[in-house]
Amino acid sequence: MTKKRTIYTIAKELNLAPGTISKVLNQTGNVSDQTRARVLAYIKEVGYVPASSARMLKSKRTYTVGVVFTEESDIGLEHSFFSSILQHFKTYLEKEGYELSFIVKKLGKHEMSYYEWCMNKRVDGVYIVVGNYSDQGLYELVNSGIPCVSTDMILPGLHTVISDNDQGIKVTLDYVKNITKKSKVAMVSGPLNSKAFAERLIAFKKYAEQLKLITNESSIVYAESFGFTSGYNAVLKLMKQMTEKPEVILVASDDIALGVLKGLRDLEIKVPEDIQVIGFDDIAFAKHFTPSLTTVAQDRKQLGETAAKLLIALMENPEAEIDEVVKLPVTLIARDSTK
Amino acid sequence: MTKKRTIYTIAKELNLAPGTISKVLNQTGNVSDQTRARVLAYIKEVGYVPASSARMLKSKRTYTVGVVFTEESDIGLEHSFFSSILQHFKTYLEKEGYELSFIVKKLGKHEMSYYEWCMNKRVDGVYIVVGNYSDQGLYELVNSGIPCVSTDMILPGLHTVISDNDQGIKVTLDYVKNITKKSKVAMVSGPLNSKAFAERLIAFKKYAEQLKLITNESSIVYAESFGFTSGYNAVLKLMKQMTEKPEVILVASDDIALGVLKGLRDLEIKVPEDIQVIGFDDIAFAKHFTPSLTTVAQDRKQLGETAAKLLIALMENPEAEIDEVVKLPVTLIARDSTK
DNA sequence: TTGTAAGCGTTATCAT
DNA sequence: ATGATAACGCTTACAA
Repeated sequence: MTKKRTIYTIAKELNLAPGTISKVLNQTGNVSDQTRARVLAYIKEVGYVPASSARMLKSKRTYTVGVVFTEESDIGLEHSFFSSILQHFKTYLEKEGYELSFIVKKLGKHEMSYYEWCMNKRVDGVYIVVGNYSDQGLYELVNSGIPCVSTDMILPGLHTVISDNDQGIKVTLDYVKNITKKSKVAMVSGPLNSKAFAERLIAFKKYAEQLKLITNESSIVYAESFGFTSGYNAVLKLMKQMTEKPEVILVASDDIALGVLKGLRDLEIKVPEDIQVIGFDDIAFAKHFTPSLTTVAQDRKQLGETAAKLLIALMENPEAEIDEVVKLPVTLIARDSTK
Repeated sequence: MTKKRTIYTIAKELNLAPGTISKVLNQTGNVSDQTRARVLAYIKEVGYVPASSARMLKSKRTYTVGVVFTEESDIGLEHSFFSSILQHFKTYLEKEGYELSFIVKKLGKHEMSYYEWCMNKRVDGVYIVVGNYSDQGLYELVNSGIPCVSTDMILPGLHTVISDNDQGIKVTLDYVKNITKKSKVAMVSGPLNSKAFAERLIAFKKYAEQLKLITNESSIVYAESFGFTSGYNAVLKLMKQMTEKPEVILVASDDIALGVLKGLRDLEIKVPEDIQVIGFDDIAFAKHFTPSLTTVAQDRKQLGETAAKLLIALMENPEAEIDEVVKLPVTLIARDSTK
């Protein structure tokens, strides 16, 4: 372990003043090209790195953004869709020199709220990947004045980047009507405390009516959660409660849709011959499943990067006038679960 | 935005000295129960939180651990197996009051090595979730004296928690021989720059011979990468190059194995009737696929938590005598891809 | 039991 | 162009 260096020891070793070292480090103030070069070379040689805690203490900017990743039923990082968005967000932000830090409820000995944690860490901004409307702490955070961006929930004062769910469902139902030429549709929705699921359901009702597709009270069923198993259970329930079987089932997310596919298989209903299935998200596995899943692709890279750009804009200029909700277009990808 | 508070302003507002505030915050030194209570109550009321940068600057401990998550082909957080381990690691560490921070190559304006980054952030330790033997920066880091733990690679000086791959393959081949009563085996390995894949391959060769199972030079094939597609391609190649078809195929990981399953399906080879398939890892999807996949389950929770415990031990006492490699037992889970 | 004051390693504002 | 020096907000002896 080499000896510890500070701008002080460096200055001494170079016969300069600490301030001068700082100046070349920050490319600020006036330093002669000669000394600058000398300092830079020396720093590189001895592998000196400034202590960020001191820098933060002094300069107020931490170049750190807090991440809220609410862990519904402990899926957390394993949830492929959100992990993927987070990954893109992270990549972009790091390229810009920022750093991510997961917001935790406990630091050292103390329990604390999101807001307290953010004050403590002096984060420059917050990214809410997945949030929960029943989480009071989120409201406090969003209203605190700390720049916040989300890719999941919509709240007054919160900037959100989200896929255009309405358009996604519209495209899907147009496809059902005009390409597959079917009319009896049903939907497996997800839990409505997710904004995205709620929007998709509303759009479903709206466009099903507009396009004069055939539905009734029994053609909507709710998955209990986000995963495969809840989709499996939901479709069993759906098929039991519908006297007249649907020709097409829309499913609120791919994770759930894959469970639906499995459920139908176990019921010995052939997809797409007997019933067609359409998901939402285009997770990696959608194209690998058998049958491969027709789905509405969300542009996860775009979502993550747009969120990152927006947050950076907000952090660098908190007064910036930016639309609160940015909607990104989606694309229907036809695969084997429809025809 | 409420006014900014420091132990100074708090002290003034309470007619006490800053040092006293600090003492109650750190439950150190002598403070009368009365003042302690008064301070605590006040702090809670106004929502004061100490600035961690100042605390770090002074006290040398940051309660932060750096995470190296090498992103092979950009899968990163989407790779379910490692994400899951990381998730458990994270949960445990946070419960203990530590915080995670992804190690990035660039901070602010400067490019830097892992080691520089760690010095800069003054992390207390490092967790290498996924590493790469060709990554020189890792060696520098491991030899720097900073406590390091990995769940993937084995290096002198690096503490590693890893599944017992040898045992996993042994159990599997015992099962093949004694339960399924087959003898012609083949293996789809992963890229050998992953230590785990290398160990599994060696064990395969060892036990196949020991148990007198039938193999030859053409019965081993290498997937190019970690994913579904590389498994698909690999099995196509395997079936082409083997004149006498195998009865059982061992696959180095589930991600790859699911591609193998799909490949066999496209070749119109029935699983498990014609060929049986066994994976490794037990990822979430293994049981949902059709046919569901027989696999060697790694205890990801155990892996993550053990790594966390080990790292904490190391950070709190860098001189601790701890075994460099901890091997965790694995379990074979029989499903529909074998019988 | 409580208060005082010297750092910790920077940055930024002055002088020089 | 360079050098002193005062913050930044905390911890920790040590003094009162």
